Amino acid sequence: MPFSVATTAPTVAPVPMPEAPVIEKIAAEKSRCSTCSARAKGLCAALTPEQLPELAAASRPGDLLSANLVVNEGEKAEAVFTVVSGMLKLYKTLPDGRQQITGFATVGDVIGLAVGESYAYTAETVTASTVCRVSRASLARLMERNPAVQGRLLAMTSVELSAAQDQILLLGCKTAAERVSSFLLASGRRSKRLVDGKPSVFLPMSKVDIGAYLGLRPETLSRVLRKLEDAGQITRLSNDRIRLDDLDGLEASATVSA
Amino acid sequence: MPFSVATTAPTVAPVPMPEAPVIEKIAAEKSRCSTCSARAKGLCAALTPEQLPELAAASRPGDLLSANLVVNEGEKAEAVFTVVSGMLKLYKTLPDGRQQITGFATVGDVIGLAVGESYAYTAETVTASTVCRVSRASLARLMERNPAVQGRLLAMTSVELSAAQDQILLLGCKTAAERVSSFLLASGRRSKRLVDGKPSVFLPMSKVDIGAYLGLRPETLSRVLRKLEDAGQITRLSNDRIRLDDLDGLEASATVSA
DNA sequence: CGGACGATTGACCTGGTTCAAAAGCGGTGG
DNA sequence: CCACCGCTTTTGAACCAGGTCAATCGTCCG
Repeated sequence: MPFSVATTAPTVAPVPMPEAPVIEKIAAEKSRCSTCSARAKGLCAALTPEQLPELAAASRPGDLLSANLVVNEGEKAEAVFTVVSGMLKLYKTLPDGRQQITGFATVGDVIGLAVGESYAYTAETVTASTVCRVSRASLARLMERNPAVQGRLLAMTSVELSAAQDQILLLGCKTAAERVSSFLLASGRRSKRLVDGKPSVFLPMSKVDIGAYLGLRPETLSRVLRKLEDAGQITRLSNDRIRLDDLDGLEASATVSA
Repeated sequence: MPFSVATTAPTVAPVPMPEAPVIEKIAAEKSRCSTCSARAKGLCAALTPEQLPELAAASRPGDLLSANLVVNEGEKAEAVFTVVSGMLKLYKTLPDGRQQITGFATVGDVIGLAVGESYAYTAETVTASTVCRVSRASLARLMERNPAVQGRLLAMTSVELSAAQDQILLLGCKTAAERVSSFLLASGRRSKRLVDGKPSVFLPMSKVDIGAYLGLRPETLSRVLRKLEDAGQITRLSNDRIRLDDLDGLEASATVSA
């Protein structure tokens, strides 16, 4: 059982029992989605305010600590999950244990969309996270009742496909330095947090994980980061935050063999 | 203009002009899709027989020799194409000329689905091919009028995404021998043609292309094929056909480091 | 304070690339 | 029909980017 609900979450409110706290709970439950941090993202963005109660009824949020599995490669795909907060890594495992991280998921991303019967990858929390569960059946019902959801799903899948193809390009062609620079720039494009007027990226995952994403050993990653730092292109502010000091320089390292 | 129509293909049949040959042409035009070799595949499979005339009106087939571009990375995405026959390679190019093939497309595959404004990759014929053009606007109209098309598109994109993630695993983790074996097995799973009772695969693309797909130089590919042949796992029947003699052996080479 | 684990650095090794050359193998024209 | 030409494929030998192994250094936590 890779998923557990640690917060308030009555499965189905019993019909009688008209006590004040319960009513409040139900009301809070109904409006939950409207104040969710993923409200404007992912699948939820496809729904109008009026449809939110329906979504709230179909979904169930849950909190997880780090290093917890949300979906497991090969297991029967019974639900999808929207990331509400935190970060997860998605990876595939070879029989002998080698792992390849295919992506990281953050708020708004949907996890566990499966082509066939079972999940194609494992999703594990990198930091403490909140994910919102929607059963496949509910999703199907939601889609059927609201075509915009299907459209949104198609758009999201297409974006993911495009990202996957970029990653194929990275893994198939690029050198270690190019991979790391590309990764930093792509991360920087997403997180807009500035430090001293320069963009910076938050990397809560371990260096091993970043390496497993870029097809590199952590040692190699470490060496490349050192070179980039020595070249004045980045500054390591802490173990999990890097400031990008020279975007043009990084851009150059990202494609031209240097 | 990367696309040209080499066969019979009146753009829009003029309204008057009731002459016998023209009428025949229009009739043939209307039923074109029903006898198409891609009829049961790709997007076309989502349509009922009654809807085929609409599809025929919206689409335009064209023949191409090998080494022709169908869509070009970065160009404005104005249409999608269904492969009717032949084979194409899809690739991305780095500024310095390095190319990574992200996939090969055969009958039924749809090419040119774009996330944003422009194509994300280049599609070039590997063999003489026939592709069927549908403008983005027509596709949108088709989708809107028939929700099944959108569902089909989602399913196809999901399958492609899954394949892309498998390729990421291959490029990120596997050794040269593992990549080649995996590729042969995957190809064998598709083409069911037997030679002497053993499965065989048809590989019309050049060794350079196969290498560019697997993240290997052609020299490396050649060496690995030699080893597989010496190990009795494959036989090279001709330059473009390989017989798979030992599926179990290949399966072993595909994952266990050997 | 001690122990454990992740990150870093150094030294060495190797799988795959690179460079160079030979061998196939269509295609073309005499 | 065969000789020639240009291209892809194959093979050989040397090289190198990144992997591997091992030691050290932080840093967090009990």
